[in-house]
Amino acid sequence: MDSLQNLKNKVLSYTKVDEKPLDYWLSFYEKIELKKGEALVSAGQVVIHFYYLDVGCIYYYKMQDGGTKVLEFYTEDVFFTDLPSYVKGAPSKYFLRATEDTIVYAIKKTYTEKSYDESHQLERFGRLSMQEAFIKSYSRVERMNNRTNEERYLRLLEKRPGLLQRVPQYLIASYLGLTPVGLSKIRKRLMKV
Amino acid sequence: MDSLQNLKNKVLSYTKVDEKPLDYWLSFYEKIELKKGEALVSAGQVVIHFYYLDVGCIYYYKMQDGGTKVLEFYTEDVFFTDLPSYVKGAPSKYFLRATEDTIVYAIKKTYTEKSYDESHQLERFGRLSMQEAFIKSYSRVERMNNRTNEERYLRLLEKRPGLLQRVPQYLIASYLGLTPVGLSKIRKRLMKV
DNA sequence: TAAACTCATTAAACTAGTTTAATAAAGTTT
DNA sequence: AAACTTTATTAAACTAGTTTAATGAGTTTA
Repeated sequence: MDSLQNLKNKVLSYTKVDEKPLDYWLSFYEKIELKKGEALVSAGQVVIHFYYLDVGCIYYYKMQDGGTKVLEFYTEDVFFTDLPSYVKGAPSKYFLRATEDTIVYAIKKTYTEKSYDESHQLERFGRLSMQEAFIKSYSRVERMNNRTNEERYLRLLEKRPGLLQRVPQYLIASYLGLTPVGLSKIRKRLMKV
Repeated sequence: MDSLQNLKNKVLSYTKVDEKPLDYWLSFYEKIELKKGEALVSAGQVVIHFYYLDVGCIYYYKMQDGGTKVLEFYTEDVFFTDLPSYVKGAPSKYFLRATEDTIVYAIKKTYTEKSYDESHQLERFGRLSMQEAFIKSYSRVERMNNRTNEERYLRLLEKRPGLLQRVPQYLIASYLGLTPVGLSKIRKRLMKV
């Protein structure tokens, strides 16, 4: 059962879940190891797993106008998937790709649904983790409208130290809604101060 | 029990909930009538209700740099609250204000928590509604990074027809992350085509 | 070791927004 | 109806980004 302990602790940080249903649910997880540059999900696939990132880094992006548009970076100790595809069972429009050697644990939707059916506590965990994800996403919407790109870049440096060391700058630029040239200009401006 | 039927139907559109726990939960709702321009929530208050908008329109905004920054417009048949304050029990940083005469139904957090404790089905409704809110918020994040303001304005017109008729244009501008002048320029540009 | 890539920076011309201020139009109040 | 207030447009000067293309610096591959 390997390093599911991290995952187990993560669940328990949201709400109390009894040992039995939690271990039952955890028993369905499978370990996936990705090499740097490898894709976990590609556009066109139907996503039927929910993932937990244990070690490494994965970026969530789409291809648009011939370029990659990054939506998110997932690093240690987070849950993620392509939710639109996972929920609707429709082909994904996105990619999930490792920026470095990465270990994730994956569980099939059917097993999670079964576990939620059988455990009210696990269902609550599901609700609370979604709630947290929604609040984070919404605060990002707010910042995108009301902060300058420079402020958002500085905040990223502060909130996710080390990310710029792990991930190429042009992906950071895309995440911030900028071109590589635009981000480079901002960095230059900040140097001078 | 008035027009709780709309609210009831809304819940049932997410998942099956037995009559008994659902009616129990609905029994705690209180009707609130707001006049145009009236605030439902003001910054500094701790938000202890979850709301359902039955009739009218409410905008969710914050004061920043001396101006109003609009995050969202809530119209008929949606759930809403200031979630950060509601979840943490901390003073709100936001306002919720009616742009026209509005009717909302409100339920106290303690009653929802009690109902969720007693009904796994209601807890599931809570999870699924949060999931939906998250997906919507995330697709907005994506559009903010990858679409022009002109595209986002046109999409708003298409997705929420009538909103521009109900709400002053400078609030729409703020919602789109623009100044009133900027939005006016975009509209002028679109006229010419 | 050299060749080939990948990635970040720079420059130059351009564009879509900003700010400030003035004007016009519409809605409210007296 | 007149006066006042609120909202939308326009203009002019400005700014923070864009695009395209060239250069440089590290990495990886042969």
